[in-house]
Amino acid sequence: MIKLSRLTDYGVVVMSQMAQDMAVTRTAPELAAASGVPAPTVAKLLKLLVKGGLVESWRGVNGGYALTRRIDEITAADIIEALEGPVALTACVDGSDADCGVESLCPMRGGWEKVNRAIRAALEEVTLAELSQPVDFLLPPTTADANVHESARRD
Amino acid sequence: MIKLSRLTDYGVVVMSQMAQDMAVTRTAPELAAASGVPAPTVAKLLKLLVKGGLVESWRGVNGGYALTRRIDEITAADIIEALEGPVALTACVDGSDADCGVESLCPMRGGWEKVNRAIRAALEEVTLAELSQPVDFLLPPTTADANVHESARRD
DNA sequence: TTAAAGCAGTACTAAATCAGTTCTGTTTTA
DNA sequence: TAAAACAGAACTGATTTAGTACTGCTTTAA
Repeated sequence: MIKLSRLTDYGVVVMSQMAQDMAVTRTAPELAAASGVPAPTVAKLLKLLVKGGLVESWRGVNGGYALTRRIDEITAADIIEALEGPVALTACVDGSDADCGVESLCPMRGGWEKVNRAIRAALEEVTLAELSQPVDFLLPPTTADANVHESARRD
Repeated sequence: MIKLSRLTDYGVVVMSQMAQDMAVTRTAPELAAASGVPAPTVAKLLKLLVKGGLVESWRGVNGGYALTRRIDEITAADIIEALEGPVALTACVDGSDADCGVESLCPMRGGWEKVNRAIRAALEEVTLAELSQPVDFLLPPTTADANVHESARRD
């Protein structure tokens, strides 16, 4: 089982929200309310997306966030890379001292490398536009999705 | 960053050992010594591989383990599936009660599904033979790899 | 028939990771 | 100058996973 962090999942939800009107900047609490993701988490998320170049930010009174590119120009690989680091099967496990710059110590890195390339290619072919498509019409009458996180807001 | 568990990494190492002579059954401690992976971990690993159908086991005095297929007939997808469960980007996060059989509750599952298929295809194209190839000639004189785990053996 | 070798299965513990939170600082506008 | 909003770092609690230990079952051989 290959695991995708929850942050990445939320990232797609929040960015989909932003995509609805690219010209408008939205504040972090605003996006949190609209997406149902806990506000502090959205803030954290947006900072990572800014650092990754997928989102622009403006400070000050009328500040906020906006996408830097159209949603069909943002790939799954971009998002994962921004939120979780480089796209790769990280089995370089040591954690001791060397962070595996020494490939010669890793017995089968060469083999997994082929897998990595294939996965990266797969991720680069899926755009945010495709990821965020089937949102509304699948939701049942219960607004469970939007309410689950509501209890965790501050203020 | 997509994460591959350490167990899977070890799995490739141990299976590569077994591949050296398919006709011979090897015991768990034997494979542990040969691969440098901690013995209890090898035992755990082999049980999972048996359950996954990649390895056969025989009990009793001359018991042991052996591969059920040739290494060029075992794919990365097979190994990952046996050791970590179904190959998929699991972002189905709830953990509450339903284990996400209810797809309609998951806003963007449809989108990730395309990514999943692409990744699975990529994993099915890489065989154990390829994964286990560059083992020996890369290792430096220091036997760090084989010794790291030696201190953790029992008896 | 009995003892030993070896696998099967389960349960437990410790460590690493990650989500979520909080706080302090900086920038911008009114 | 005050308020709105982002920037960044640090902390905490929960989850996951690696690693270990133990008990039981199966097979062979004496």
